[in-house]
Amino acid sequence: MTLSSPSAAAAEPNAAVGPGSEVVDKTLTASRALLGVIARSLAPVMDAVTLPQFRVLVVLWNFGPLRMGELALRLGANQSSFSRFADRMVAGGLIARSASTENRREVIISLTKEGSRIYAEVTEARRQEISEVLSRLSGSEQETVLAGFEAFARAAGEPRADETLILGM
Amino acid sequence: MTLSSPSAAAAEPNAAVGPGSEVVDKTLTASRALLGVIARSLAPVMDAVTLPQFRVLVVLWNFGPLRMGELALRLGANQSSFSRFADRMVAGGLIARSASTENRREVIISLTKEGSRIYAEVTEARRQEISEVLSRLSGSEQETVLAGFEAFARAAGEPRADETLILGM
DNA sequence: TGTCATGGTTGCTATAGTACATATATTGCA
DNA sequence: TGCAATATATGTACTATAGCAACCATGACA
Repeated sequence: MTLSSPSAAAAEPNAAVGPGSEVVDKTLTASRALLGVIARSLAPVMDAVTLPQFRVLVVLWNFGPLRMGELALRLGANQSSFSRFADRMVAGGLIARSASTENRREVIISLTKEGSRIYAEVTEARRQEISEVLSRLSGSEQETVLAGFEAFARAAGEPRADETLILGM
Repeated sequence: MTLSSPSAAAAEPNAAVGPGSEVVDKTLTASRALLGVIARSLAPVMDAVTLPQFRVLVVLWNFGPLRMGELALRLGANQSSFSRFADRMVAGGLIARSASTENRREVIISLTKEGSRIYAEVTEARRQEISEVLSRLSGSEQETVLAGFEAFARAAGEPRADETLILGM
């Protein structure tokens, strides 16, 4: 059974997609492959940073320095839990506490050089690995991948931050 | 810059793919989307099972009942650590210990009904969610996704079990 | 039968993460 | 000034994961 005999697709786009269909299977397979890519990109830094800690690096990279409470909120963590969590990351040289200039009770958390380096290392490894995988494909196949991923990402939308948090990412 | 001007692609398929190219970007975006799907499928069971524990369910589902040592090996865990890890899962009703019929020192671990149910629940949710995402696309777009994911999965290959382990999956 | 190998458990220890309640410092405002 | 609100840190406690070493039970084999 093909997914879209042109006529059927035009009449009812969704009819052919069910939890057991071929596209779903292929998507699941590809998602395993991508999970592998993500995992491999993370592996080299896992001795310096835990998964939940890496997530902090991601958030700080994307939003810049944040107050403790703000950061805890974004990570869905209890403030008091996060304080000690931060202790460990400071001890590990990944983040730094600094006093806010405008309000002396606030504590600003920012990435250290080392924290940034680790984030960049993972991102770079991920890009490297993906480009290596893609280089095994011909130019037209790469076009195919591009179009497919583009369509899927558009339909799926960006995951909410608190969702990927479940995976520690 | 397009990835494959037909002539260039024919001459040197890999030339256009670099860590900064558009396909790589789209792939990363799609991988985030898929991560979201995976995370959401896991969320409902996270009160009954931890991520490392879920991985045990996956292994047992795929390989069937295994000896303690064999299972520990596949999970990259220390045997003694795994023994207590198993204690918790037994207490949680997810797996069962049973004596081997042929060798009285061996202990066989198998999925309980509840363990199987949880695994199935996650898998089903994942398929459901993917099919829901895909249903937002037209039939021809679904074809595009199918082709793209198929090509990518083929180029990437299945991840090694010990790799996805990093993510607790 | 004695010895060694194999499979698993237990004692001990350590770390990460998490939460609740409480303490402390600071700020804003009446 | 004094009190309430805000921002963070600490006391305490619990769970999950993890490793090493020692230990017990069983099996294999000389």
